[in-house]
Amino acid sequence: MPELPEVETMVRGLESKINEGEIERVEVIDQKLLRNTDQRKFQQTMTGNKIRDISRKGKYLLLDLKKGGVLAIHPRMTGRFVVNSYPAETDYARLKIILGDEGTLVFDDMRRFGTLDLLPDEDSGPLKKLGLDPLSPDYKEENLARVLQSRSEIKRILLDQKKIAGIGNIYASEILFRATISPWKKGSDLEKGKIKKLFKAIPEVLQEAIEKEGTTISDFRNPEGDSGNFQLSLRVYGKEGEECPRCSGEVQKAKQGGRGTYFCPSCQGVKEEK
DNA sequence: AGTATAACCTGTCTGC
DNA sequence: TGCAGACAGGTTATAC
Repeated sequence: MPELPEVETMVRGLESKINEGEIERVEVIDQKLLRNTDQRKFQQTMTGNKIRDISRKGKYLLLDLKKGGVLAIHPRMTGRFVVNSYPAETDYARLKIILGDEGTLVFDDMRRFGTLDLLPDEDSGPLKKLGLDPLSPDYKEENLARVLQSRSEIKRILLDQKKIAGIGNIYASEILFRATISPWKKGSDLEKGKIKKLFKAIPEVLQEAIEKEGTTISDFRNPEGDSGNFQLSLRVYGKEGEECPRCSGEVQKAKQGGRGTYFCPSCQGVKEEK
């Protein structure tokens, strides 16, 4: 579920609710969550520690621990954080971090795809494989142009976290619509002008979605339990059969890499029936 | 090298 | 109403 804007919304929500309180204890409800981490070591590291900082890298949410170490949590499809929840709000709790006075931080994840890694720092483990962050100072047109040098279809490149970190299936379609590029165009076939449009469209779409506090199709909630609002601004994702907001053509849906891709054939220059 | 498919899970929706 | 099958915001392994 969560892509970059949703994870960023989660980070901001947690920042406003979590101070630097001491972790009393942690409850691991779903053992599978710790598949990459030793249970004992996890308990020892967490107990008595403090959350110094909350941040994001790609789609990972990072809890920086005061006594060293970083918890890197990837929410995958249905992972989310809830603070001081009522039991009904966390039917699928996999981990509870009990912070005493500040309450309890719950990681809730219906489909149980989410992952947790206890890492020495923010440049190790799965984090070091992440590509360009579209909202970081490293995001420059020349860097984007470099990762686009591939025979892969552009939508696949946008979804490849090793190339660009944070874009998922909703925003990939929205970005390509905004940049008027066919999802099936090969990266290395993109003209200079299209690269420029794409370079602009990526952070614009993501930033607007952050301002609307993410997209809620069905599951996504911020740590207070609220839905996002960007679903009201989607222009092609989930709009199959509707009129294109730009050219009055018809939005279509097709499969690409086993996933739904939404596009306007006439303004994005998609020729064949996909 | 690039693409397709299945797998990991649980829930929801659609069509017969 | 029931039930099988498809599908869902993500990622990874394996097979052409």
